[in-house]
Amino acid sequence: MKIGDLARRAGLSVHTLRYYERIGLLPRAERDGGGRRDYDAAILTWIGFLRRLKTTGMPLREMQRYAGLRRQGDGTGPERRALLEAHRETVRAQVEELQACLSVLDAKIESYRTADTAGKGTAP
Amino acid sequence: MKIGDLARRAGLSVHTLRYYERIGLLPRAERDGGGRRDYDAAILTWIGFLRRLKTTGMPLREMQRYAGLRRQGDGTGPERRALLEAHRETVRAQVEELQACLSVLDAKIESYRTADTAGKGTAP
DNA sequence: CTACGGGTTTGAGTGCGCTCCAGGTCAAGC
DNA sequence: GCTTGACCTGGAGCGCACTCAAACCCGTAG
Repeated sequence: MKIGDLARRAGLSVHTLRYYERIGLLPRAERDGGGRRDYDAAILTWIGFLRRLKTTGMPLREMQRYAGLRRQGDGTGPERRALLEAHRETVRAQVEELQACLSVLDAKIESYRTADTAGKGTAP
Repeated sequence: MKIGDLARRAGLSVHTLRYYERIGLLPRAERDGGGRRDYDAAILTWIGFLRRLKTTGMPLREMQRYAGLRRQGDGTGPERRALLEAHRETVRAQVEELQACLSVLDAKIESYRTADTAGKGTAP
């Protein structure tokens, strides 16, 4: 698979794919005769996982660390696991905070709703 | 209240407070004789709300829009409400996505756990 | 009186995560 | 043979949200 195809399938730009390779998030792709990257479809799984990490707010630095451990092989399992467990906790906290914010939003919207049906504005 | 006190109470830096005033997120604070900002404690409520918006991923641009509407007074209630309702939907989607990511993380961690108790590494 | 710990402004600098550009190579189609 | 389009590299540039620097002004304590 060429980088353009991968970009389409992964939902990232070719720029981003090359950038991720540069910084070590993606393994250096094999090249064809003309020096062009030629990807195995399996890379999509890894990219999908990276996306989960990014979605959950993990900075690239930490993804680099994880990717580095992964490159170093099986022995690093416990370390990778610890990294993910720590991250899981931050994501849990994040979800809780968002839910609290949602309640506040709901209340605020409700206050606009009642101010709307009644006559006068009340909410800040 | 002076800007330093407010910064401590609001959990923002004085730099950030001045920056927020510059870009219109905070109303221009009243000044004392020496030209220094002198805040009313009520501003904390507004800052708290801004923080909720920021926590939930609203870009400053949109907060500026909301703050602008607020400055324009009661007539803008419906518009502000619409803005918040739209934002609420994005936050809901965000929470759902995070929860999906959490399941993936859980699964991944579990796979490391079993690979840990068993002999050989399995997980990517 | 002077030193100090705040405060003021404008404008520049920072870190992150891309995003794009210049200048080039290569393979396929007309 | 020539054009087109996708790809290559190294490095510059961008948008966001701060963050800090320089040069200055106050008010109070010692």
